[in-house]
Amino acid sequence: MLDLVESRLPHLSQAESAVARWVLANPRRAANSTLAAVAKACGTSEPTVIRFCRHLGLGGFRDLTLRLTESLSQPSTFVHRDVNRDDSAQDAAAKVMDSAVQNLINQRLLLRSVELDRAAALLAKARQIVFAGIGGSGLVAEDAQHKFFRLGIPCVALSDAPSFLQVAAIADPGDVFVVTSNSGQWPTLLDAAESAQHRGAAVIALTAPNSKLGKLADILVPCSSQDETGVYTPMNSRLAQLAVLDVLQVTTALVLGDTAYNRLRLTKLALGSDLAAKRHRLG
Amino acid sequence: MLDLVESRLPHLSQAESAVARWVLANPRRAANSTLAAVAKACGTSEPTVIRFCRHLGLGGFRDLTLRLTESLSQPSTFVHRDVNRDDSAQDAAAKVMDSAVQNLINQRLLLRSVELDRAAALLAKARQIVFAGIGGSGLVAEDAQHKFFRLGIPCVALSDAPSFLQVAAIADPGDVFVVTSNSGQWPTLLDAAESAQHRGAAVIALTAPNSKLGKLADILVPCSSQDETGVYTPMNSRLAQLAVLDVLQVTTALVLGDTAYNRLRLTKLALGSDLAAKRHRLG
DNA sequence: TCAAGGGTGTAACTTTACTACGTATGGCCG
DNA sequence: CGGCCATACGTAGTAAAGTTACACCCTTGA
Repeated sequence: MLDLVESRLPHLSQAESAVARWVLANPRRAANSTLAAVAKACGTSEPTVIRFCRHLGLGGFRDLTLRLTESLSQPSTFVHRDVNRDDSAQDAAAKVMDSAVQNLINQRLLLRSVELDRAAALLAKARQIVFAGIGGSGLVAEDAQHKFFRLGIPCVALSDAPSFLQVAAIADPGDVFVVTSNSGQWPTLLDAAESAQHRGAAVIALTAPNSKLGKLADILVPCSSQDETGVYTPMNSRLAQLAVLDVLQVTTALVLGDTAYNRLRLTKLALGSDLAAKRHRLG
Repeated sequence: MLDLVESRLPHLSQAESAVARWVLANPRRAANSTLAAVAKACGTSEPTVIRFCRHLGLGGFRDLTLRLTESLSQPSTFVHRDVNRDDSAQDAAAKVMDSAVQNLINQRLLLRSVELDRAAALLAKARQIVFAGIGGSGLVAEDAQHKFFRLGIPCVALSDAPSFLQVAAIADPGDVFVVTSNSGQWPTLLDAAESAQHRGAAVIALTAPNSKLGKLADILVPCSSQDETGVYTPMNSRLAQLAVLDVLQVTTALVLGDTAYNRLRLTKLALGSDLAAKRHRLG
């Protein structure tokens, strides 16, 4: 909405552009003011404000207030815009954060089509869980391991291809491989996943829907990868993948029921008491 | 807002609760209607609708429409709700993702008060950058290192306290320490940060605003930590921290200008061409 | 059965948004 | 250089919206 006002600004006459500038400067006040108050604040007359609204394609002043509160409530809509070389630090920050948020929202939608129940059931009764990811996804795997070991399930994180190949070669039925890959096309990863499957293990893939890895996986968790557009665009896919593993961990914990509940409680307590002790020691 | 209406519903009289129910049933229409229209639709009089608004703590009908559009505009509101033991997998997934999104939105707001320019300037001309974080934050540090080395700045990630102490003890002016800690209270971390400062290095802290670490830091990046409420609640703070480091990296790159731009482009190309080769090899 | 109190609608009132009109100003052609 | 047209702006009036004051229930307790 504010973008709209800004874009129309050059096409407006003197008095109306004064209104536009004031609205851009105090959008919050504009949304809660009356027509008369706005006119006074801008030093113009009420009809001018009305005309300003009409030029924006709105029905009237009432519409303006409504639209303004609408845009103000959603923190600038989170649309993904690339960072430019002449952006200010705050501009760039807003863009980066927005694209991160947008990515998570997309991921949230993608999850609706995933058989989370099946995935959770598999993970809950796994003999061991192997988290594999190379490159940037290695961190995701490690994080997942930190997360799942709290459920009391044996698990390991592999962030290089050779280890993965070896572990896959000795996989047992009952093992679950959670493979994270942005592209889902790396041959070594595919080989390893396939050999794990041949030995009866299940493969859950966090990757692009149409990738080879996604196709051979027992359960595919599609991950948004609208990355890589601009030079300054960070790899947001990690965030989505981390969040997805949070989801898998929680759903698995729910399947496990009391056991997991108690273990999670105990681990939280352990951290808390330790920290309390340290704080005390510090004075 | 709709939640508020629902919560007040039992305390309202007959006619007013009729209004409440109608609003809950057609919130979108209610937001765009006039007082008279609503009264008619509910089969009551206009003052009743006004009284209904007042009972909600609002100034009047005008307020109601504003608040309604406000709540309706944010897509399902992303409010943080704890996962319950009897949630379905999809319910839990939605809750986990929502709280992750909410966390990032909070973080986005927090960043507005941060001197990003100063932080970026410091990082851009750093002799080396040391990323430190223990426990869960260790991953954040490693990720940051992966990110910043692409700018051509020497950097290292430390995920254990002893290493951190040692590096801090030999810090040079011009070194920048980026310390990530949820609590910001761990004594060892504080000691290390302080000794680094004494040797003339700068400390950027990603931590809770009121923590000791936050207070001694040269630049504080407040990180939301509304974590830890429920047993099933995952550690969302990591996501926010990762995003913040994305922001810092991008702002630093902007300060560095052409140098960083070219390096980023080259690293992206390197990955891309490699991947293309693999794809080709795979057929 | 009567009195009291809250709940509700009617009707008057105020404010608010919007429109019709008139005036000024700026530009263009004669 | 002067007159005319067109656009931009404000004044005043109007209709409609929101709000308030008041009177009529209908219920409840004595």
